Amino acid sequence: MAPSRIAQTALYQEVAERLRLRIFAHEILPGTRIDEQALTADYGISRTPLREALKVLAAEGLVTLVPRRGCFVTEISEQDLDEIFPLMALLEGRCAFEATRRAKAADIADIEAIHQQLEEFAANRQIERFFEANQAFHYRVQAISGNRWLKQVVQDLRKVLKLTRLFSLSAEGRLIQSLTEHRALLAAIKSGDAGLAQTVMHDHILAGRQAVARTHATDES
Amino acid sequence: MAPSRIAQTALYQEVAERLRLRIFAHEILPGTRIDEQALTADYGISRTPLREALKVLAAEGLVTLVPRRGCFVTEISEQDLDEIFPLMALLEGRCAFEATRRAKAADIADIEAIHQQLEEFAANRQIERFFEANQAFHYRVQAISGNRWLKQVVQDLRKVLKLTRLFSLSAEGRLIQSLTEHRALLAAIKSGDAGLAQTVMHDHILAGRQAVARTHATDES
DNA sequence: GCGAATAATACTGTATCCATAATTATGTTT
DNA sequence: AAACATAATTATGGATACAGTATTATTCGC
Repeated sequence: MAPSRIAQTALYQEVAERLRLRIFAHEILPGTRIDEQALTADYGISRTPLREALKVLAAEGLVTLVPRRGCFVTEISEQDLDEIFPLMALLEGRCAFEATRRAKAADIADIEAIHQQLEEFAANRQIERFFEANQAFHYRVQAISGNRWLKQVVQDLRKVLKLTRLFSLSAEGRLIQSLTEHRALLAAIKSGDAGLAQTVMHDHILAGRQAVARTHATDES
Repeated sequence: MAPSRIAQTALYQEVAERLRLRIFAHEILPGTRIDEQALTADYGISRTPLREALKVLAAEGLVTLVPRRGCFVTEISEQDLDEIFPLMALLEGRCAFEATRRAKAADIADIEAIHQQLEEFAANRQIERFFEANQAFHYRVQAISGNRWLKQVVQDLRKVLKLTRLFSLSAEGRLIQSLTEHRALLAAIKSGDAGLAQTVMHDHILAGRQAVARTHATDES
């Protein structure tokens, strides 16, 4: 059997991914209307795959489809943040709990390597890369937890959080604190204390909410 | 501002809903391929809105889109159930917790009325209606919890659970036990003991997993 | 001059059409 | 007779065309 290439991605998937990146990069701001015709001209495609891509993004909550009115990038309110962060704290706490119980030696080595990157990027004040390594760390913990559905839900919610411009901005002022929390998290996982890992992760996420709130206050003034 | 008719549903939404109902009714079994052309002929529509509807269902996890191969109703494995139920227990537990803290007198009256229906349908062995009232009860608790995102996540996961034929089958043998658990749940919420409500709901969901497992065992033999 | 109504324009929603890839059937060869 | 290869048919993916509605602009009336 020839190693058939596994599921060549369809055009609408590529378009969805490109739009995701543009939305996450805040190139298209929340509240903005997405002009189908303009995008088809921009990407050099027809409206069919674009519209299908928008349906996918709508299901993810990144855009809102208003019948006969068009497609708008979802706006996240302060209340949404107050609802999503505690939920994320609950879910990622569970991830940490399960990951701690299931982690093999190789898994520990993995997240330790990622944590080492965090230490370096923090020391060198490489905020962007720190942000990425941070995501990789959380992603890895979710994977180790071994619950596909838990991972999926967490990642979907994280996508929504990334809509907030303040979310990425807030990372900067929180670099040292975040690093400290990650040290405690890694220690908890390595010690095998699942309950502790859960608590540390939970509080780590909630601290993220506080940082966004502070950034918001600074931003407004 | 005239009371503009609020978002007349687009055709793809109606089609998505009709397909959802057919899938939940196990009229289209998991693993089955969905023939686009046959459905367009059946519904008397063109392929465009149907394809958009399928993208939506795919995002919900009800169907799986394989590029160049077609669309298949998602098959849920035993492992999926082992992953989803504990997650639901965690989330619905949180719903019960928050709902207990936030419930006003009118909310209590609401769920008490729904519970009363449960009692009646159980007494009359009206399984189908019991199943519906049960859903309404959980739905109401989620609404009272006041967290839109929590509610959304729980409802998305429940949709996936409804793919399982055993899920509805298992309800029958569990009628009495389920009713007993609901009595305890209602009592906990009315007493205002959020922690207790959380625990009771958590265990109630996990008991549902056990029932599915038992049904599965019976089904196999 | 301002407001309301009507017309024109533009964009969303749906249908049809074409191309490409996958599957199935038939024929040939071993 | 069975297996493999090739050809034909069918269905999916993408593009284009058409219809209906919403928005905006212009004109008419007050």
